[in-house]
Amino acid sequence: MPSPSPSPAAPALPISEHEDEIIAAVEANSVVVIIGETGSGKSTQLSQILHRRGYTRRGAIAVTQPRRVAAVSVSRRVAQELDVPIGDEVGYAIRFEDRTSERTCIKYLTDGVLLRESLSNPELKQYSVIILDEAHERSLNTDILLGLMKRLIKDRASDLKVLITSATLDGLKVSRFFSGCPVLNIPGTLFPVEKFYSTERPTNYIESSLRTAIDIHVKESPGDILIFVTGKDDIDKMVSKLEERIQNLEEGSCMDALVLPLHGSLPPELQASNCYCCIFDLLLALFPVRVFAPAPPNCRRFIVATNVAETSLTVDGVVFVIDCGYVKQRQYNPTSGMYSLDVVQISRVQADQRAGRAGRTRPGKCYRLYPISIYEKEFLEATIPEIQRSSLAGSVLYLKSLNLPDINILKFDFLDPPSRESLEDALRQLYLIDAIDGSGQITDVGRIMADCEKLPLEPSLSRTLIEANELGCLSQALTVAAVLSAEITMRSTKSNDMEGKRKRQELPDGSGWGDHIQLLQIFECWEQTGYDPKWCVDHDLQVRSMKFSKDVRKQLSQIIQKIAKGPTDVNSRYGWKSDPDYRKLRRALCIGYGNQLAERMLHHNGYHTVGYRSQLVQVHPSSVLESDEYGKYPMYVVYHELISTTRPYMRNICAVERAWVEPILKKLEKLDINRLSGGSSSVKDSEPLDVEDKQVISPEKALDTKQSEVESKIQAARERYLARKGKK
DNA sequence: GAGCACTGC
Repeated sequence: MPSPSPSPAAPALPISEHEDEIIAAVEANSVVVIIGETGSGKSTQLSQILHRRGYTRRGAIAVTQPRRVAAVSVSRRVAQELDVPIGDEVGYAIRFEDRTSERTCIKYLTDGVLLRESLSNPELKQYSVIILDEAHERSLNTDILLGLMKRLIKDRASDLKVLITSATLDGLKVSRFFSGCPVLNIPGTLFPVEKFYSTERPTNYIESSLRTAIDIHVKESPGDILIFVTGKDDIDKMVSKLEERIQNLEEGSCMDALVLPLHGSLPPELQASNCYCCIFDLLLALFPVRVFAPAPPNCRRFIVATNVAETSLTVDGVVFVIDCGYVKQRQYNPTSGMYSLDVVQISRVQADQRAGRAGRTRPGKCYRLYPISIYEKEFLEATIPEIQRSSLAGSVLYLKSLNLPDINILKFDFLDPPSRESLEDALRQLYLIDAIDGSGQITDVGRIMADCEKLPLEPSLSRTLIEANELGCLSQALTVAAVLSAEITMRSTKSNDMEGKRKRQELPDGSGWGDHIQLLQIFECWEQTGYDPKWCVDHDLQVRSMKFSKDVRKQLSQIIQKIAKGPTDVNSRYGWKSDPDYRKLRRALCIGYGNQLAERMLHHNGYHTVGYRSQLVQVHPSSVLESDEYGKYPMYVVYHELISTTRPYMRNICAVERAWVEPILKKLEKLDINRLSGGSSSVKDSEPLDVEDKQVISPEKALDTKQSEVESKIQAARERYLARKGKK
């Protein structure tokens, strides 16, 4: 038996003093909002309180978490406090892992898992209480759950309790959303953090952070410094400059220093010491994920981090925080169908969250590299919720597949509704991949897809799998879907890394058909080695993401075998022997990605996207798509995503054929957004979709490319083509 | 010929 826990002393938690108040509110209301700051104990105690008071007699308590590690570590903690083995009365369910049993009455799960559960059981009858924890993070899934809960409490008014708990969520707003439900405030255990503001925005925030950090190091008492920057490049720059400046300090003038980078793509073994994958301090003693040796005594750590350190990872020992006031954020533009990754100002909630990182162990200090006027007047109150920054095709299909009565997607009750453009964009996408018909009704294919939505995939890929099953290339399509989900990446991407470049050149090249085919070939090669991690390293591939894609593939195979009516072949390998040009697979991809189709320009290698508001885009330079003997790319391609960086690019591309594209073009002509959204009653909203809409900007202008440049590019592509042929 | 914040099913 493991030694007993270092006596967590639950009574010391602020929430215990409010037990009667909480129970009274829950007794009298279907929905209660609980605002509890860090360290209030809400995540571990609320479920236990309700359990003690008999709420588990008629069903289990579900507690959602936005992150897997949180679901696991919090449930372990609760099991320990109740002195039961995990998986019995207390359990957790996350993707790939279900540690629950029939006896489980307190169940921690990720919000995504609860959404999946409600597909097979829309009323969620197994639960008497549903607690949405950390709702202030406003993940896409939490927001959908909030809308579903609002519907559910009407149907189950007598036997369901919903608790919405968070650190800083605007309680009044949520209360209004749930027709004036009560809001309880539970204090936290954070220490005060003193805030200092700059008089103006620095022109160079790296330099400014650097100076502040050195200043703290020289003048302040011991305590680690956490520096928030926006990305990996800035982290690397900061780390090397910090080391250099610390070296230059007079010897013996201050304590030793250790500079550590911290961002999401670091391999776990390199992450900063004493980083804990837990959400609050009680857990720290129990589940440390210690990666470095702890800092030696009389040594100050400088942790240069992205916003992983804001919520996902807690660094112990931080007393000083330096906050540049920016964050890198991915956003989706529903009108162009394009993603971009932009550096934007953080919100006040985020700024306070960052500051709070300094006050976990003792009173701290936060240096904000912006004036207080910017904090007060320019920063948004809260971060724009994910639902307003993402493509909603998957979520809309999910809601349609719930078969809820009287559901009108455009009028679904969201806490913060996504824009009309965004919902219409989702409907258009679903129409183009045959999930809904011209009047917005779910189709036969859509019904199968609704089933397939049990597959954790975006709609394009579920549609591809259905088609692949028909065409007899399911096994290959499963691999492609799995590998794309894992976003396998090269380990080093620096262009000056000759070693990495050489390794990558030894990888299969998609036989010229594009990136989906290459990914398939890479996975099949790895499979042939018996999933040898060394093979990944030898070919500059991240072992972690390769293993993840293997897990995903296994999961997808299991699910599809359960839901498919006819026979499925998930394991046939090396389909290229019978289909050397991957025609079946590419055809399935063409149908699945009918909403992400592009047509090449006649005279150069630029493409325009096919569909609503056509965009001018280019093949991403990392693509292995091959041009023909004249240096031209294929006339039609489908792409996995559009990403706007220095230019608008298509990423992950597959060559398709004209004959396969025709039906999609025909569908486009018939598309009428008013019918799709079921809004035929309103004349005012009608804005007929014309094919003319597509011609927005002239190709040459948009691509900003002179004719001569185009010619030289084609010439270069042609030379590469000939060189490749020569090599073969 | 470019570059990738963070989650999750």
